[in-house]
Amino acid sequence: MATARETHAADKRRLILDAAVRVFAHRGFNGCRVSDIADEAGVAYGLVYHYFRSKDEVLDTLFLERWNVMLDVIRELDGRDVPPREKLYAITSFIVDSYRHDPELMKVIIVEVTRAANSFGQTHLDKIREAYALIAAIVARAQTEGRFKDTVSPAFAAMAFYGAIEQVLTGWIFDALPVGEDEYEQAKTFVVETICGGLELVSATA
Amino acid sequence: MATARETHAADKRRLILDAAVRVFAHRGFNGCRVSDIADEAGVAYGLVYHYFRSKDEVLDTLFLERWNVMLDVIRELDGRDVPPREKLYAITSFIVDSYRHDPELMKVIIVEVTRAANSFGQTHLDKIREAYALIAAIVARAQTEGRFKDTVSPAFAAMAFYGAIEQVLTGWIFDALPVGEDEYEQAKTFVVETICGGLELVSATA
DNA sequence: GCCGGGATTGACCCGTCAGTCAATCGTCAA
DNA sequence: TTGACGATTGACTGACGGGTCAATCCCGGC
Repeated sequence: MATARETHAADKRRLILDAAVRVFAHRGFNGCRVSDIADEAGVAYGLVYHYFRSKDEVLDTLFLERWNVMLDVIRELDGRDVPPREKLYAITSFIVDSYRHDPELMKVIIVEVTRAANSFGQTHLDKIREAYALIAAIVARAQTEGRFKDTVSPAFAAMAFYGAIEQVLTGWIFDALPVGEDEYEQAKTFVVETICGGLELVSATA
Repeated sequence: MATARETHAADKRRLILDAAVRVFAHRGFNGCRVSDIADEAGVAYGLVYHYFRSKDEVLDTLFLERWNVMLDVIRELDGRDVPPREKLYAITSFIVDSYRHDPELMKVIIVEVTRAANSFGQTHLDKIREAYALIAAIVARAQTEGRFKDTVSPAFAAMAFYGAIEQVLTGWIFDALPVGEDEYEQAKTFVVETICGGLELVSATA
């Protein structure tokens, strides 16, 4: 049973994480100070270090929290008996909805983590690769079942698929694409249509 | 007429730029010191500031040098009277060959500029958007000519296309995809096949 | 009421670096 | 040969910011 104290502590931790999202999104991981996060959270500087070992660990936590949810979603989808195109649509939908729900968090994950992967070591990289592998597995299965062309390696297909989604988000983040409810839904069908139209057997669409 | 002195000066400037590529690629823009660049170039610390106003300007220069070449290539292609698919293939080919020729430079451009909204993306957003716009124009023309489906907005198509390429490069950069001459050529045809297979009218491939 | 310990505070320490600058070197033109 | 000027050097400075820590607060149990 969580005491009021424990609940309160968890709240403070969350408060800091949420503040960090806003600060990282706005000024960038390297462009902000830990004191910015503390100020944004309305909390003393030192408290950040009570809950996290370092500034890096704050970013780590944000990334892992969200990425693990996505991995779970993809894994769950993988098990289902639905057409591959639907699986890819569901993944796209999840990512786009994640953006719709919390654009700042997605901005941080897309913009800061890739660069962090460079310096932070392999932890993130393995997690990211795991997502690619899961998508590749979906493609590979689709090929075995004769639903997708087998002339492209699943690994490449996974990159193209994920890259298309991520670039659309990047477009929204950097104002290179119009933003809005309609655009979000349109983007989902469009990405899947583009990628699958190229991956599926021609006879399937003809 | 360039004197020996002027040539020498130009060489030193290049020396610093090339060294910066290696250092940025290896430790990241934020993770390295200006002295690292000077050391790598075998040059005194202060000389970097003789040729560049700031650390930022070194990265700016590297990015603009390469990006402008790419914009020129795309513009030149746009004018030619060849099928859209060939145009997209040529763009893909240019980018992949850029990576083949200087993977470290491409890593720096992708990791430190293209994906860095807050720091450098902001400065170069217009340049980056210009590339998207040029690609979108190619798609739009293809739609007008009845070669591509007109059910997807050219802007989205441009993002998906560029995103697929960039993600493949990212895969090479972070060892998520196998690297090699065969893979490079394979990647070109694959990206175009994937994207155009989805963008072209079904009747064109059926 | 009173104690133990986790939560919270924020001033401070200290390493790190971007950028400066005064001095020296090397080249060229007259 | 010489003087001017750009190229080159690297020690130095000043700001900045991550992380520490001793003090304080507050809750929950006894």
